[in-house]
Amino acid sequence: MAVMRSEKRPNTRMQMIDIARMAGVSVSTVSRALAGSDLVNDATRKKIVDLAKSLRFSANVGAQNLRRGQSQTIAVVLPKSNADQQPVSDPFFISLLGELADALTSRGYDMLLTRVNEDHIDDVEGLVVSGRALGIVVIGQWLHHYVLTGLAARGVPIAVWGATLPGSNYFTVGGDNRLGGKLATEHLIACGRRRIMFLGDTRLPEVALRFEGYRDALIGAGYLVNPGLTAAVPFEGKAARRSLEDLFDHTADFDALFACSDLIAMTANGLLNARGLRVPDDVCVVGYDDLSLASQVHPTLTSVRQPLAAAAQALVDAVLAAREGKAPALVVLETTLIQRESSQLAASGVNKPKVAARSAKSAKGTKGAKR
Amino acid sequence: MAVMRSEKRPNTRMQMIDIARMAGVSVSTVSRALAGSDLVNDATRKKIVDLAKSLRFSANVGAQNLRRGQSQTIAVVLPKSNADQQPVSDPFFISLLGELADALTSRGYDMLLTRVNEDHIDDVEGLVVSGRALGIVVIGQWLHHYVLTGLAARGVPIAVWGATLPGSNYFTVGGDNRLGGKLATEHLIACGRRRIMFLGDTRLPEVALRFEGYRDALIGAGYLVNPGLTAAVPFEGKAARRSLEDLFDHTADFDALFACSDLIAMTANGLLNARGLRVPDDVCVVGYDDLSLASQVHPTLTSVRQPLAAAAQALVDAVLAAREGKAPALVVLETTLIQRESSQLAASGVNKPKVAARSAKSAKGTKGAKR
DNA sequence: GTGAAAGCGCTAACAC
DNA sequence: GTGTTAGCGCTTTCAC
Repeated sequence: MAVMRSEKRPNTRMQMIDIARMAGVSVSTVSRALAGSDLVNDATRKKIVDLAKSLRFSANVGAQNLRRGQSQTIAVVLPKSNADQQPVSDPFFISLLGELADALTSRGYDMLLTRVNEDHIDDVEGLVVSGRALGIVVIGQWLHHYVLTGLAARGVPIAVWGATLPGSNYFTVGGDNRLGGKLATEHLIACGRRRIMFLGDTRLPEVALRFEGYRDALIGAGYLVNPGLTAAVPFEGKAARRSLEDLFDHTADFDALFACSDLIAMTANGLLNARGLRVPDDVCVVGYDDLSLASQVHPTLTSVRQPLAAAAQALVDAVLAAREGKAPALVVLETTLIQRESSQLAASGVNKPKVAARSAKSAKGTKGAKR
Repeated sequence: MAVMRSEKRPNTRMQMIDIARMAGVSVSTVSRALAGSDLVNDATRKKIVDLAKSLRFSANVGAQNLRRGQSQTIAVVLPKSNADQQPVSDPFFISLLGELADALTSRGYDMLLTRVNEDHIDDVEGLVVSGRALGIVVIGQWLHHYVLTGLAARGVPIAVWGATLPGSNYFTVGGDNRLGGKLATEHLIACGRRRIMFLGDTRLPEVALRFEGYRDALIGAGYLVNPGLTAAVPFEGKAARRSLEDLFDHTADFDALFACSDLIAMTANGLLNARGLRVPDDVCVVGYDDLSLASQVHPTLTSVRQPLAAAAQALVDAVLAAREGKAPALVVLETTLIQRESSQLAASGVNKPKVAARSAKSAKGTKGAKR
C-alpha cells in the first residue's frame, strides 16, 4: 500500500503549504519564518525552520523570483572556439571561471554558464530579457566591440574581461596589459638580452597593448623595435605549435622570447629544446598569465601574473554596478612579473629576487629570493 | 520630458501583455504564437513573432517554468579544492565542463555551475529541491560515495563522472580506467621497459582501477609488481612537484613512468630533464587524459585518451534518464592510447604507428596502423 | 504575531 | 482561431 497523497497535488514536490499544514500555521508564516523575519514568534519560527530542515525543504526559487520580480542569477558567457582565436580551453579563462563561480556563490548568486559563438549573440541578450539572469559577465573581447556596445546601449548589464580601453560604454575588467608587456621586456633587457621576440597576435586588443609595453621598454632602453622580431602566434594549441615551428625554422636570430601566453611559452620552450637551444642560457623565455603549470614545468617559467581572484570579484562588482545603472568604469588590476628559471640571468651569480612587482606592497602570496 | 509609461507597471521589462496590446490580440494568442503552436492563424503568428523579434522580446523563463512545473536547467557541480585532491583547475575537468556546456546548450538546457566542498553538500540537493535545476551532474567522485548514494536514494537525479563501479544506485559515466592502465603499461613493456613506475594516488577510485590495469599488464607479461615502483603522487600541481622531486631523489631505479595525469607526466618530464635523464631514451613516460597540451610540449606526450565530447553527452543522457526514474546504469567510454614521442621505442629506426586503439573500429579521429 | 488575499508573468484547459 | 479563466508557489500588503 503506497502512502496516501493529498488530494489535489499528486506526485509533486513539497512546498510551503505542506510545511504550513504540518506546523499548523499559514503559508505566510512559513514564508516569513523561512525568510528569518523577526515578525514571527521565536518558538513558531524555530518549529518551522526545524521542520523545513528535517524535511530538506527549500523554497521554490523560481516562484520567489517571479514574485519578487528579480533573479539571483548571473550569466557567464564564454567564447566557443570558432577559429584560431583564444578558445575556452585556455586554462587562464578556465581558472577565471572557477574564481567567478566562487565569487558569485559566496555572494549568493547562481552562475549560469553559456558558450556562444558570434552567430548566436542574440541569445546572450535573451538571457537577461527572459529573466534568466540579471546580468552578464563576458569573458574575452572576441565578440566584436560593437556587439558589446550594442548590448550595453540597450541596457543589458554587462561586464567584460579584456583590454580596458577608455571610452567604452560598458564595464571592463582587465590586467594592465601595457605594463605587463613592459615589465616582461624590461626584465629580459635586464637579463642582457637585446634580440627579444614578441609572440602574439596583435589583432586582439589585449595583445596589442602588451606589444605597446614591449615597444615602450625597448625604446626606453634605447633599442630599436625590429619588425622581424614579432610573430602573430595564435593562442590555440596546435596552430600555435605549427606557427612556432615555422617561425623557428626561418628565424634564429633572437636571444629571448616574450610570449603572450604561458601555453605559447611552454610550447616554444619545448621546441627550442628540440633544436638544441637551452633555456635560459641560449634563449630567455617569459610567458603571460602565470598559470599554475608555469611553476611546475622545467625550466619553471617566468610569467606575467594577473590576479584571478581579484578579477572575479571585480567582474561581479561591475556587473552588479551595471545593473544598478551606474556609469561604466574600467578596472585595471595589478599586474606583476613572476621571475623563475626560464629567464635566469645567464652566467651571473647574482642572487635575483623572485618577484618584481608593480608596487611595493604586492609581495603577498609570493616568497622571496633564491635561485 | 520622459517617455510616458503605462499606468500600472512602471519601470518593468516588456512582457507578453505588451506584445498582445500592440498586436491587438490576447496574451494567450501571443503565448501560442511564440510557442509555435499551429492553432494560431499564420498571419497572426507571423505578426506576433516579428513584433517580438523586433522588440527583442523573450518570454520570462521563470514564469514559464513555474507554470509548467519544471525547469530547463541542469546543475553541474565541481569540487572545491579542499585539500590535495584533484582540484577544479584540473584541465581535464575543465575541458569536460566546456563540452558539458555545449551538450546542454544544444539540447536546450541551461547550465548552472556550482562549486562545492564537502561541508556544503546539502546545497547541492537544494538545487533540485528548490526547483533551480532538474538534475545534477557531479564531476568527480571526491564526494564520499555514500553522499551520492544518499542523494540518489532520495530521488535527486544525479549523474557522476568517475569510476564506474558496479552496484551503485546512481548513474556513472567514466572511461575504462582499468583498460587505460593496461594499455599504457603494455605499451611501455612493448617499448622494452621493465621497471615501470606507477604514479598516482590509489585512494581515488579511478586511480585504483588504473593501477589494477597496470598490475594486470605486468602480470600478464610475466613480470612482478614491485611495490617500490608505485608512488601516491597527488594531482594538484605544487604538491605533485614536491612529491616527484622527493621521489626522484630517493628512487632512481626505473626506466619508465606511467602517470595518472598528463600534468604529473609533464612535471615529471621536466624534473627528469633537470636531472640529466632523457625522455624517452632513458625514461619512457606515459600520461593520462590526453590534454591538448600533451601534443604541444616537448617531447610530445604519450597519453591515455578519454573521449570528452562523448562523456558530456553521456552525462546529459544519464541525468535525464535519472530524472525519468530509470534504473541507474554505468557508461564506460572508449579508452585509447595515443602514442607520441615520450615513449618512442629507443634505438629503433622503425616508423612507429601513432595510435593504438582499443578496438578495431575505433579508427575514427585516429589514423594509422598498429604494430 | 498571524492569516487572508492579491498577484508576479506565463500556460493550458475550456469556451465560443 | 482566439479570448477567458484559473492557477503554478511564493511574498507581501493589509487586516485583525
